[in-house]
Amino acid sequence: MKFGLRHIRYFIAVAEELHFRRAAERLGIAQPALSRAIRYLEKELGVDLFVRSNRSVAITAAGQTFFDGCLTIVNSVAHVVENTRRVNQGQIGVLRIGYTDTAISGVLPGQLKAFQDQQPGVVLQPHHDVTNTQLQKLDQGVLDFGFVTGPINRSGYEQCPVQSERFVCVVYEAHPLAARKSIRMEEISGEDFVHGSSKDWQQFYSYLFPLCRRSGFEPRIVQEAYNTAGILGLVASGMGVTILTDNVRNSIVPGLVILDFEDVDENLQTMAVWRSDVMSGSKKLFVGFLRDDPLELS
Amino acid sequence: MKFGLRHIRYFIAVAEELHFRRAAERLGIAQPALSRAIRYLEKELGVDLFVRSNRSVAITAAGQTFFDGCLTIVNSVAHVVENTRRVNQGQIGVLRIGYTDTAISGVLPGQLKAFQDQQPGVVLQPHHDVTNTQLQKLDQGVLDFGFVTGPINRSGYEQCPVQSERFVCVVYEAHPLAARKSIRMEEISGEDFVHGSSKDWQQFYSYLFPLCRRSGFEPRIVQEAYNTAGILGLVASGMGVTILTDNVRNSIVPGLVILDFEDVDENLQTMAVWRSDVMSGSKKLFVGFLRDDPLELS
DNA sequence: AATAATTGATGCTAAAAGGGTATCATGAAA
DNA sequence: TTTCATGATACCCTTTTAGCATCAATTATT
Repeated sequence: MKFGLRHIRYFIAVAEELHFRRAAERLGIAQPALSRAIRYLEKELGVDLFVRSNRSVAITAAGQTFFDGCLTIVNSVAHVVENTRRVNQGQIGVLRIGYTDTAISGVLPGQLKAFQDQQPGVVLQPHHDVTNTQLQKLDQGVLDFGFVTGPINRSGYEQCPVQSERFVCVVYEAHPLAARKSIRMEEISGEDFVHGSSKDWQQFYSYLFPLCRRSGFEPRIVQEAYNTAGILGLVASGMGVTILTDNVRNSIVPGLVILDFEDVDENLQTMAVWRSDVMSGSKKLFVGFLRDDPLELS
Repeated sequence: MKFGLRHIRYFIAVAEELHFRRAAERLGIAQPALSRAIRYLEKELGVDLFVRSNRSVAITAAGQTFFDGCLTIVNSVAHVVENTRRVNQGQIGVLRIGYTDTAISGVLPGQLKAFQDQQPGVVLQPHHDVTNTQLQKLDQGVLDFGFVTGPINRSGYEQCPVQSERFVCVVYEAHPLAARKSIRMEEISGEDFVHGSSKDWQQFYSYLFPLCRRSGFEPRIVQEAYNTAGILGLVASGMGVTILTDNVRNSIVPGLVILDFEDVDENLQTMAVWRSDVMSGSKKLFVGFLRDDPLELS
């Protein structure tokens, strides 16, 4: 098969017009060139595609078969080109996105939905993982984006803040502080603390512990849970108090009271992070989206 | 889209090797030519298909999409070429075949089956029609082959004998001649005859009437039916006798007796006929089959 | 650190493919 | 018969494509 798409396009024109001169006109070439191209095609195939009497052109059965195939081929080519361009521009693609407990209970769902609305051709694959696991998967190329806690400091990565939440104290209704609207950090220095497992909540602790130390105490953790819901459950049952972020207000559990801190100005940052080297079209689009979207403060 | 199949083949080689020199080797061209061809392709598409660092080549997401598409395209092309060649050689195709009552009750079914076994890719479309209708449809190009009664005499047509049957006389059991094995034509000159409708059985009559006249009588037709089964039914009910061909022995009806003629040597010829101008591959194959196949005498 | 080796890109030239104009041969229509 | 329209052919020019030598950049080796 030494013919090209050109021959196929020429052949289609002749097959549709059944007239070499008109077909040549349509193609914007001279008639002899077309005649030769078709002859060449027939020679290559070893098949007579047309029966030319001097006054008319008829297509053979084999020619008809070839014609049908040619239509599917040019369609196929156009389709492939179109798709390739769309993938290049990111309108089609897959984004594997990691998220933390904190991220998913905040603005992330809304952001993903907003992006999905803008780019319906991009498939978003969310993966629930803690910050460290997400960073590992980004290294391995298993994730395209991470939504993690705290600014990270790695070469070859870029990041962008997506969420900033105040810390709050969560106590059970019967607790002495439950009547208050807001408290100071030092007031809970003596409390029993419920919190996330030290391994998975490492990044959160790296925020929290310095805050406690600044107020002069080390939190005494008496119970650990594996996720936010678990922590809130333990607090509600009177095991102790906990420090979480503002967005626990989105998931109200009866029996709990949420108190602001008067003396804590630092917020928990959730960052979108991604490798700056590999940049698919969809990834570029998502980065643009993250940067254009104004930071929503909770 | 100004690129050709050549670019696609080149691209596939590079995408599979991820190495320009090796890909060029595989294609049997020099490396610079390949580099330029791919660059051209990328420019035409407006898409980077590969990321070339000086030491390695990686395919982009868009490139991967294009690659997948390219595989389907070259497959499609190969498939279309293959099919076209097969149609050209007649291994694939449609043959519209007309047949008469007489033909279908004789050797035709066996012949069609034999051809079908040789050429399983050819679709045979049988159409039941009397001789005249078949000839009309052949003129219109609606049929490719006719299996008709008697040699025909038309310019632009070819024909080939496929069946030759002796005439027989069919009488009911109670008939005086029923005890005989064979008779002479003149013995039934006074009988009542049952036969096919004069319009549709015209060709048969053109055989039969001269035979009767040669024996000195004109058959007195008292009842007409539209097909062989109808005729036999009327004979069995004692309406009269009829003259048919030998192959009525294939469809035995109780109450009937079949008698050979002692003095009739002429046979009823069934001919395959076709237009000699339009010759598709399948048609050529079928003609070859008809000519090679020895004439089966019943 | 210096050198060798390998990779894809570039510049130049030759060959091949493709196209245009004029013209021919043929069969249908007038 | 003449005229007309059609596809094929001949000849020449343009564009495309390939090959060769070489470059620039990076990696591997010493």
